[in-house]
Amino acid sequence: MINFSPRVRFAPSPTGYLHIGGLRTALFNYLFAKHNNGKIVLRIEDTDRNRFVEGAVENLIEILDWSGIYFDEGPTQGGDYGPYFQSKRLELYHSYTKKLLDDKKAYRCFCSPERLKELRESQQKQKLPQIKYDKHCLNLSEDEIQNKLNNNERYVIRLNVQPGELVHVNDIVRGRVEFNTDNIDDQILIKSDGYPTYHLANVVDDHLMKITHVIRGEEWLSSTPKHILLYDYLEWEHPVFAHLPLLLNTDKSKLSKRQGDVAVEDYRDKGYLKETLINFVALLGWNAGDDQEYYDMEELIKKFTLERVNKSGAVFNIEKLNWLNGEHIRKKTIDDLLPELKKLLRSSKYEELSLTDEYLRLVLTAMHERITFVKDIITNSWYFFERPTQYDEKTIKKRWKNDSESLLKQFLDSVEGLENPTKEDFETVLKKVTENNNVGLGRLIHPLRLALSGVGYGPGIFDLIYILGKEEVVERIKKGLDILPKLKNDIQN
RNA sequence: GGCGCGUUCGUCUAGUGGCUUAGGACGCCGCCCUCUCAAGGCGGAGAUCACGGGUUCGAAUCCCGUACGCGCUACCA
Repeated sequence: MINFSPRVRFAPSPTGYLHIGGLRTALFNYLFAKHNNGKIVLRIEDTDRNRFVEGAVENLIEILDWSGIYFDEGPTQGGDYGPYFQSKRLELYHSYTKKLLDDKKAYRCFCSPERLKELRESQQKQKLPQIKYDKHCLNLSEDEIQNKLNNNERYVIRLNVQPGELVHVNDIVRGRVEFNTDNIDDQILIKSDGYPTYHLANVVDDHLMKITHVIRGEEWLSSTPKHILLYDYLEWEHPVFAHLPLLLNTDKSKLSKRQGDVAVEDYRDKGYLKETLINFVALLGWNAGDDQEYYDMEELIKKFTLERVNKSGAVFNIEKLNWLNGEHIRKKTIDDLLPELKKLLRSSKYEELSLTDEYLRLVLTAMHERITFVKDIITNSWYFFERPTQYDEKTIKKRWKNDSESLLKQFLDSVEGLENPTKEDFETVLKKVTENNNVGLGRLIHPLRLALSGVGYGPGIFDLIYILGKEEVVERIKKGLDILPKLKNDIQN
């Protein structure tokens, strides 16, 4: 535990969805803040007007909220350091740019995109070690600048990086990382549309919002020296940095849209629990040092420290994610799962069915240990919602014997004589039939399951019978008796 | 190309100089449980700790080099 109250931020740009890597970054910020009794702020980095996406911010906030990552300050809850949209903080950036300009730490650049492009290409052709701006506009005289300004020429503002110096970052996860300013370009701070670039905005905001720890993805490590320079030129103390390892595709490249789902909402829509996603993503790049794999948010908060974050990238492995979802589903109660099942049923082909909560609870209880997703109940145990219309061939072949028809008939007769049977009544009757015929239980159970469900797998037979109920069981046996002997015959010929 | 970061079973990882014949998890295989399928339990295969040099009595662990991978290299974030 650090001995002061830290302030961290999650600063996504509203691209339309929350990237799973973004969720991990948000989570690590959240865990760090909560573990240390600090505050976490949500700040929207919407400085790229070309990338404006309608509704993106609302969607971002909604999915973050769904995930269980709650912010102390941000667009919805407000706070003392707002506004929390960078697009609403333009004057702030300009006032600090003015100071930079006055101190000659930044300068106006009137170069056209065309000249920049040519410059880059010629540097490339000359095989220069690094490609960067040639400080051409730094040599403009005051008069020239004034002239261009009066002519309303478009310009950007660049950071005036002093070459030949060493800048270092003390990164919590990577240790000391050094950079030579010879390799650092005169970064554009203000674009010609008057909006700041990420580099300027994030430094100004982090300072003004009193951010103590910048926890972000490794893709930012290379531009951190620019940020350090900015803090130095503005004479501000810099925050502590922690660059998180990247989340990777199976081919080890940065997790991207092209190779599968990357949006948190994709996973949510597929039926992953938020608990699963949080648990899984926490273990990608972090480990408490023990063998624990199952976590809830509370435990994560208790155990999380930045010092135990790994350095190397982690492949996002769906197999393990699936297993974890099963684990979290098994930890849920039936009543936790019920609303989700009802929701899924409403949007399935069984939407017209009027099923009681009591019935669904029984189904849920029977299937609880057998599913990875709640939706598996509908896809794997559809026989709870409709009579079998076809019967699995392999199971018929394996389970339908010469005496199956006779045994099933006897069972049917006995069941029809039962009044308000309990699960035990069914069991007694079934045992009686097998005893009378001097055969093992399985001899009747398997054909019965086939008749009731059409498949060879599923919950215990007595649960199945009990859930379906006497009337339905009778109907299904009759139907099975009608069809199964014929099917068996067809298969054999 | 330049700069930076990384490299332990297929994957996620434990390991911070002797406790390691490198431990766990997912997945895979087998056995047990059992009316089936799961769940659960037990066991197995699977890593010359990227490679090469050092340092040390002793290295996955420290140092150097090489290779490979990845990231950044935009008036994107």
